Amino acid sequence: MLSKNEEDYLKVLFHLLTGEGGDRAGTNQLAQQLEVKPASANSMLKRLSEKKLVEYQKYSKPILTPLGRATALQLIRRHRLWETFLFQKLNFAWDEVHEVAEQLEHVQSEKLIEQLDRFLGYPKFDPHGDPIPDAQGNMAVREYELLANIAPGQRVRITGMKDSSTAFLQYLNDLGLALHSELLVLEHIPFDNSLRLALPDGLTAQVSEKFALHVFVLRLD
Amino acid sequence: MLSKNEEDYLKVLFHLLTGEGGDRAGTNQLAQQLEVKPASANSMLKRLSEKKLVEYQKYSKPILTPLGRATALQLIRRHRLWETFLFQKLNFAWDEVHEVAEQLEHVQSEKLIEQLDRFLGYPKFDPHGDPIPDAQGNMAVREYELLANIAPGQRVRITGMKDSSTAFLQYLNDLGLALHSELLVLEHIPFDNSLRLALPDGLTAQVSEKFALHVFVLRLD
DNA sequence: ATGCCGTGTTAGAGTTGTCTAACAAAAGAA
DNA sequence: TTCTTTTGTTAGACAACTCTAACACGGCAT
Repeated sequence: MLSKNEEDYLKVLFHLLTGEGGDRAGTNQLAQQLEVKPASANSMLKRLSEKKLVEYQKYSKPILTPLGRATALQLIRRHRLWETFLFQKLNFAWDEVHEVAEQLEHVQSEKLIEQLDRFLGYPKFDPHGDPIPDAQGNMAVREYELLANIAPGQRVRITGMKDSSTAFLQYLNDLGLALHSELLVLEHIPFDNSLRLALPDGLTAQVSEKFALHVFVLRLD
Repeated sequence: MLSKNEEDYLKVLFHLLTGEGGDRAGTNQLAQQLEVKPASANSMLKRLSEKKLVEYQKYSKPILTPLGRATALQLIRRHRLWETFLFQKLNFAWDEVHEVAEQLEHVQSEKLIEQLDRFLGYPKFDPHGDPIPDAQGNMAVREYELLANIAPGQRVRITGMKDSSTAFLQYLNDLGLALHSELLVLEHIPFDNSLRLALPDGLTAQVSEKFALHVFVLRLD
């Protein structure tokens, strides 16, 4: 049985190792993500190593053992199921779900998660478009392209967000955009790589390259 | 913000002080309920006293402050709402809900609880028949009589259980009884105060006085 | 190769909560 | 009242974290 803190470290470690820059998973990165000091992260790495969740020897980069990876995937499963529940059933806005799911994911009960999954109709994606692992840890791969790479004239549907920060989600909200929104790329401005978009409500908006690099889309033909 | 442990102590203290033998709320009782040693309960009482949740001076019985009582009622609200959710929506048996609710009740989010309440249709009673406090801490009083006091010939409906131990709930289950079950008292055996009952399934059963003292019922006329 | 600087590690202390063991107070019995 | 038993309290230690401060390693530039 893992403590809440051990679970938190494990999950962050998984995300650091799985995200593109898989080499950025050092003591400092870990500490920064968890908002603790490097010394704390270091001693937790030792503890997770003793519990066979992480392979770690000092001054080297940690990696997850198969057990560690499987455990992390279950945590991600719980987190995303709870997010889906909060969004679909309890009227939470999609930028409010994360914080509460962060607490709910630590509740220990196999049956709870399996029944929650059933209750929600075995969803494949959470409200941010991230795939939900099944009980075996398998998850769908999201079909995606970055909005930044779409040519003018192309119609697309939003399938996910790379960034789930509140600021980003709020901005999306303000634009009237959400998961599954459809939009049309009108123009690509070469000077700063910003885009002009036709929004669902009929209005147009201009968004920065940075924005467009954080939105995943599917081409509609 | 209270820790999980502080919340647990507070809740047990409330139940000890509110249950009939309100004087049985000493250090030892508290420790026994929480499965810790008296020394631990003692130091927690001091901490709760510093936080103005409990009035306590050494060698005297602790009592809850108004703040402590209000806080405990919110915990009970959360617990009973989660029990109701697990029972109604997630197919949990009523003797399985307690343990998981015990974890869920510590999740901190006003909105979560208010939305859960709405989602469940503002239930007044949990699956054991215990009343659910509202956001202000008010709760319905259950109309009840003990099954042990019902005269033969009287038809009654089960409205609650005094004991929520797994053993007791399992026994009820085995008899085919649950909250809202209706039954008829057939005979009262004076020798040991046991009762013969007509059960919903048409069968009869004989139950001990001890059993009958743990079931709350409403007379049906 | 040498030195520097960022990354990583250790030692030692604080907090929350647990325990055991010893002691003090209150309550009940004689 | 006095003795005994129960109940409650304290001191000191340990575990799971956290931190600060000091130190070790390793990569990079000169």
